[in-house]
Amino acid sequence: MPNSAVLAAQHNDDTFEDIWEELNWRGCVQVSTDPAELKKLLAGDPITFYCGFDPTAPSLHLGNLVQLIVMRRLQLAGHHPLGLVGGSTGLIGDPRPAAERALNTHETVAEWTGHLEQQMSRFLTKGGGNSLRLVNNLVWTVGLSAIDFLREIGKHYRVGTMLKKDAIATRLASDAGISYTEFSYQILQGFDFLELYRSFGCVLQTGGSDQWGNLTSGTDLIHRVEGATVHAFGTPLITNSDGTKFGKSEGNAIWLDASLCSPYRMYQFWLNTDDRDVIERLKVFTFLGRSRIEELAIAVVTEPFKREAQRVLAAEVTKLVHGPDVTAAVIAASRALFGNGDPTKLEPAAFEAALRELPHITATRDVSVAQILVDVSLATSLSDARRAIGQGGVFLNNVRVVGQLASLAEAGIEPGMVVVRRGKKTLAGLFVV
RNA sequence: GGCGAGUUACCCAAGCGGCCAAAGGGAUCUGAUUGUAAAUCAGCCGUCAUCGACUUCGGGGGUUCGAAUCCCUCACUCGCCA
Repeated sequence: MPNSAVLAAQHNDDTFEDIWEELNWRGCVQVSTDPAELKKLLAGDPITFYCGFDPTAPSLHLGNLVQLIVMRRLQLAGHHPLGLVGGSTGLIGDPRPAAERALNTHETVAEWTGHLEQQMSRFLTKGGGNSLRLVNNLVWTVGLSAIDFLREIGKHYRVGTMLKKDAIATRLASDAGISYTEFSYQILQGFDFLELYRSFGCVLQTGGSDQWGNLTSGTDLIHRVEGATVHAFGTPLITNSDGTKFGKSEGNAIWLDASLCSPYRMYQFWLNTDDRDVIERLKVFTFLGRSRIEELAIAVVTEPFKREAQRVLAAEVTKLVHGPDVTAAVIAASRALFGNGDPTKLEPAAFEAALRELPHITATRDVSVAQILVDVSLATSLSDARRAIGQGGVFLNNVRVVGQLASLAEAGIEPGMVVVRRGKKTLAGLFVV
């Protein structure tokens, strides 16, 4: 679902001296090789840069969205983006802090690689002078023998340096240890940068600050092999003020793929952003200009209950990821279904449209309320569902369910449309026949 | 290769023959308050179910009336020494 209209409307804020200043204002730069040089480089003639994504899941998620947006901002500034998918690095896995990754099969990684390529293409423009170009590191590693790899690349790496990288040191200090496979990851990523430098003249790599060791692996390698100075910068890890992890909802990642995370959920996720975080999010995740964001910052202070900043943020990001039409639908659904009024009083067509934005099922009247909660994924098990009902946390058409009812009929539900709610804000649709 | 330590529920972590479905903390979830916010307080927090039953403490095997707890074995991890 290309949303070319959304892409076409994006632009950088020209009140900044240059893109580097804007990126810094937006809080997109945590670490960099050389800020003064990067400023010059990015303000000058177009350069080629790259950012990579490993296929370790079937879809990209909100953490990756930061990178995609940074890429887009650089593209808007006239630079040439290379979108790399880690067809080979995805087979190895970069070291996570806590534990070793389980290896995925070649088939799985290949399938996910395809998904990521498609997703990347939705956030950057193709065609024109600085079109997005997709590259896959499997292309230059698949034919490389272990011996050649060790002779030509490995020789440039000092184990002492490799051990000092945070990602490695953390794992060595943990009780999980680290395999040789994951230990080698940084070399592969360094090799990618070298390869792209040689074939495309790529002189900048961007990524998350947690990738810093891998980013500098490339700049160091190029310096050693080619004698050239190239650059990298890392975006900060996005954190929530309440100490929880950003980008998770009920413990699950927020995926960019609509089949893994519905647009409705995406919208609700952003709508629930903490007051303390919302301005920072607007800066990072939207293309709104500085003056508009400053306006919203004032609104957060003076009229927090209106949640204008959250509404704008949710609408902007949902539009960016899923397009304007879908966004309009989920906003309408949210507006219709929230509040404590009787939803059956709604316009039937509007009510139905709203329910269809939610996870929804069809059921007969003889099914128990607890079973309905499980079927519609509002509860993980019957026990969980009964618990929720027992705690007074389940509502059918905004009427609290009291007691463990054996059937919908017993709950007084007639055939028709029902909004099932768990807690204050988790909704599902139910069509009773 | 040798020696030592370890593997407990989503995560961290106690337990070291029965009182263990398993302390404590965090996360999630629910209620109150509220702005579909935060903070706070309270509750819940293996599964199925009416009391109650069933499965769980790395895998497998054993001892015992009875094991997360003892023994054997396999796998994995960490540390020290070679």
